[in-house]
Amino acid sequence: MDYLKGLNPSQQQAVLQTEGPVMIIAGAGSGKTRVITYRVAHLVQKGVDSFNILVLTFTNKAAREMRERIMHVAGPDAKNIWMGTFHSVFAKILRVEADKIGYPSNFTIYDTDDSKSVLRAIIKEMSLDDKLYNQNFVMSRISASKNNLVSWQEYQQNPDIQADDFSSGRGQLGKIYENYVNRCFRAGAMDFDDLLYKTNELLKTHNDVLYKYQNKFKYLMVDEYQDTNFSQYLIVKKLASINQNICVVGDDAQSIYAFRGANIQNILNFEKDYPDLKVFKLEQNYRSTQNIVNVANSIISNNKEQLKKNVFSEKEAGDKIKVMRAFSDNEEGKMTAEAIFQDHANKGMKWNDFAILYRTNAQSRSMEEGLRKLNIPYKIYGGLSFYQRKEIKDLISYFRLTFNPNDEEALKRVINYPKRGIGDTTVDRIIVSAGQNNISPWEAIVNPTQFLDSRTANTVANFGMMIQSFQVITKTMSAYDSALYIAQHSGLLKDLYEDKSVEGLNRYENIQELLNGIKEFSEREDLEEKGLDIFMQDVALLTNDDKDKNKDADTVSLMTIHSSKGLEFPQVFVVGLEENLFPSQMSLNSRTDLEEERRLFYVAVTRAESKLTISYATSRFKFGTLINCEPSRFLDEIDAQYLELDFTAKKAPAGNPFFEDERSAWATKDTFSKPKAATPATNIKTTSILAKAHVPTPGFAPSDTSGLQVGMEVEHERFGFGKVLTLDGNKPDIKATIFFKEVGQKQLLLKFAKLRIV
DNA sequence: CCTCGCTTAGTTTTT
DNA sequence: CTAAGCGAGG
Repeated sequence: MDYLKGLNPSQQQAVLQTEGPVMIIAGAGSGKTRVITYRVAHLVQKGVDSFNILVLTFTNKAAREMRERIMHVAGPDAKNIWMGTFHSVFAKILRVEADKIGYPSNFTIYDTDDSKSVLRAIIKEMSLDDKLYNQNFVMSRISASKNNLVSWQEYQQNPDIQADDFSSGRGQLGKIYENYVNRCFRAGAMDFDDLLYKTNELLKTHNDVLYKYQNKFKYLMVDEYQDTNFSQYLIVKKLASINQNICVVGDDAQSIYAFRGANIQNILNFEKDYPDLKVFKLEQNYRSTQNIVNVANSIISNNKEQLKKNVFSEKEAGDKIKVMRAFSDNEEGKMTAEAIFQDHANKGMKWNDFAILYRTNAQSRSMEEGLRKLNIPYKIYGGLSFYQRKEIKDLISYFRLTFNPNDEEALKRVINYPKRGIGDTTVDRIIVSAGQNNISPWEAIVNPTQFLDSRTANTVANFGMMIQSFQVITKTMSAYDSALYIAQHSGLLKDLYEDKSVEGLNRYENIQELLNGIKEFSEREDLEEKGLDIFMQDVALLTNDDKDKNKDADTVSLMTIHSSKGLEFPQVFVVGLEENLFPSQMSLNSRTDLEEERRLFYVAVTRAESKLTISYATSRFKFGTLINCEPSRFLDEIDAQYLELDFTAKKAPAGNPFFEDERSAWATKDTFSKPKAATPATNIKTTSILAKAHVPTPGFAPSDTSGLQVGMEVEHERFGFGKVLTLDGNKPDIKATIFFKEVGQKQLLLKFAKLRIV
């Protein structure tokens, strides 16, 4: 019981209360992971069979780290604990019980791209307007329905939903939903939401199965409970209903996944489901300085809906929170990089003491640029997953098709890649005739003569035979040998090898990397079965961080705030605090959405241990055009006593139309800090934004160009200085060819161009 | 059937 | 600006 000594009283109580329903409200940095770890370890040491414990998390990473820590405390017994994400745990169960709900146990898991592709095909087949029935919109609609356990039948029968759809002119949504479900079923595929939806279905329709798992999982723990949706909520509730040994851990202030169906009410109402619930609050923050905790509190206090708690820190007050202003996104990146560079040099900090957090992935670019210029090593987390890259998905689609030939999305992906002369027309014909004859596309492919002319039929049959040969070899060969065989014999490896462009090389390397990963899997000693089919079972649920080679490399971390949840860093930079970016434009319509953004900001701020820097830019590129930005309302919400404004950013040069309307409300706060005087334009280093957009000389005004002559020097608002090479055409359509120093030769119509004769 | 070039939409976050 | 989808010509 030594491990209890390192815990404070409320942490200890939470660990020791192993029986009955328990809710742990864990403020940011309050040692939540420690409590879960010790609680599970405690269960094991008390003699609970580790096979009877289920721990659910939201990321694979969290699960893996927790398992390691638990093994550390509780010993090797802990390896039998069921621990994983909701999706992976229930996918595993669904594979075992698949036949009970009419699925093959080797069902494919469709990722979001696959699902959207199915929807696109359906919308097209139904000849619906793809703007009205935007695939993202339809997808989120279906997803929301599934997450709330609304079947397509209920969807079509529910008068409110129908009224809603019809009034917006989208009366076909129910039908799309129906087609989508049937299509996935036919393909032997489940999407992410199905993994939860079908689990509910299974537990609802098969009492014996429910009973089996209720008895298996005598102790349940759910991490990040505030992020569960209704579907997840119900699974947990059902599983726990006999033994009632359910412990949920969460922080309502950190609920940031409502956009994908998470229901904050699950935690707010937990008490109603379990009247004899024991609640423990962990309020002492061990992570951050008082200033950081206070700022976080002042942010979250603007939210109406929350459980009461009083998060405090007993660490030193610490530095004030620094606020930086930049005049462009690139300048923001540069300032951030410089700040990191200086503290690295002067305070002897390591690169991995720093993290840069942003709202959207797109913001990483300007940060990267800034870091690269100073040769600061960095690593971007998240973003496009390794498994979402085209070449990886291509190869994996071959695997998928091998094990589940009904997988239509995999089929469409690889039937003509590499090119083998089976075009869209043929594919359409196969799918349509298969539908008409009530057989699967795969059956049509194996026996194509009755649907296609003899030449195409032959090509298609060859493709079918190739896949069949894959099916044979995977039965005997190891995962790695099978994978390599398929990569070679499908022609994919050759196709990539022949592409000698930089990207092609990259793609080839990625395939190598995937193959190496499979090789490692083949050589694992803790697994009994390690065929390629086993490897494939949860590949759809893997994310980037599952394959990190040099984890402890000393690099600055860049990631979205969402993916930073659960992490901590000595120094954190939260960038892009601007209206319409953070809070996001999408969130401005409703209070609940805005409150979620605010919780997101709270999460960002509470990642910092000792120093926090917040920044915003007054202009930034969006869709290739420069837009003006206003500082975020969240900045105004912070109690100013904790802030230190550092506006050393060089002000934009006077007369620049892009930067003129710098804003007001925030600018007034300048009074309690002394912003440095605006630096003259000549001191501005050429950043890429300035290289792209010329800064006109102060007082720029277009001249009357009626007397313009070849050879004259002119200035253009955006293109800069140039020399007139030719003048063609007649008034008023005179066209001038001008060579600009910065951007090269351009042709301009004089009646439109704003030129100043120098 | 394939390739190229044009148009268009999109940036909120992820299992 | 970029990626993806779509249509026309080869």
